[in-house]
Amino acid sequence: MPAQRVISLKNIFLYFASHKSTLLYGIAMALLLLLLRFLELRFVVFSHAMEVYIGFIALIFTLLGVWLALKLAKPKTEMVVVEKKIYVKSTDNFFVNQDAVTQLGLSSREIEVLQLMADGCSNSEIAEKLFLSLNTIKTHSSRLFEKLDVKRRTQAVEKARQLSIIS
Amino acid sequence: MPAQRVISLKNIFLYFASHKSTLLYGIAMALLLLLLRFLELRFVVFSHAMEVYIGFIALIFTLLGVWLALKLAKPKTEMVVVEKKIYVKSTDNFFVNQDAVTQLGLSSREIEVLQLMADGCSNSEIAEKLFLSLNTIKTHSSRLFEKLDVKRRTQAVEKARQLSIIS
DNA sequence: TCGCTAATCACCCTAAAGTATGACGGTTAA
DNA sequence: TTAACCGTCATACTTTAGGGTGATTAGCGA
Repeated sequence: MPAQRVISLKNIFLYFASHKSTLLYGIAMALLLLLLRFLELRFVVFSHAMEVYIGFIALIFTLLGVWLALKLAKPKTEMVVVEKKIYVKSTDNFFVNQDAVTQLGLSSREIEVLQLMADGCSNSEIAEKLFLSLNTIKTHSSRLFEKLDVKRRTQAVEKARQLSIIS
Repeated sequence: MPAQRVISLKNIFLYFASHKSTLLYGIAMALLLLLLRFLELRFVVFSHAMEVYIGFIALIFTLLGVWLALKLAKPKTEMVVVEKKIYVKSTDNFFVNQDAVTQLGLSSREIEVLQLMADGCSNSEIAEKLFLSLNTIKTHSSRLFEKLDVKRRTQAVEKARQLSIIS
């Protein structure tokens, strides 16, 4: 720090702020001595031991104040919001895309067949489950492929899944 | 507070902790007076004005200590972590279930074939894309069905999707 | 009543999928 | 150095899927 620098209250403050832990006691003592010298003008003469005693009192109570403040200060609560991603199977919150169904002109029977296809059933298994002939299932699946503009059942399942026609 | 309650240091502390802002100055003054009465025994007789003066000093420096501590101490921050649940479709951010892959003993080539199957490719298309023979793809798919314990490619795709082996 | 459509079924044929078996070169772990 | 895979390919065969065509029945609306 330059010698010609003005020792203003602000400078003391700034210096204090950066070295507060080491300068705390020193500054408390300096303030004490200043106060004592000011008070000597209007009170009786103090003995040297008296000054030390009062300085001791001031120091002790300054430390007490610091300790109390640090001990009892309310901690600021800082809310930290952590986003917890929950992976949901698309089957859990599934709604049929009715627009796509009407747009493609899919009948209810065709969608039934499509769903069973997606479950991995063969045509004969679908026929059994729906109590229909194998040929009927073939007809349905053929129409399905036409309407979905695909060539294979695996493509149909893939496309239907993308369009949210099936889960 | 009941009258017969023991005024212990602990009780003072507890009461202080709950009313600290209002009792701070009061307790500082009480401590000061106690200290003064104790010190009267070993120092010269104090005038009444002197006691008031020293009490004033103690009070001022206590307040100074509190002020300094509050002003310069780093504010205590208490991290409160709040979990915010976000529901995400599992298709959006997909990670391969490596456990299932190793448990089933699926090779890397088999998984490639499986992925292309799920995309709706035929065996010959898969063969073209991977620069392999159709027979090789058939072999891979047969092993795949064995390992996945399924009978058809549609079932394989369905099971692989459930096990998060493919997207 | 007529026309349209969904739903059902049948037959024939081809393409694709799937099964069974064997073979060969390469890597890797016991 | 075996044994156990992996990856590749092949042949032969069976099953399933899919295309094409046609037919019947039932319902629905103009």
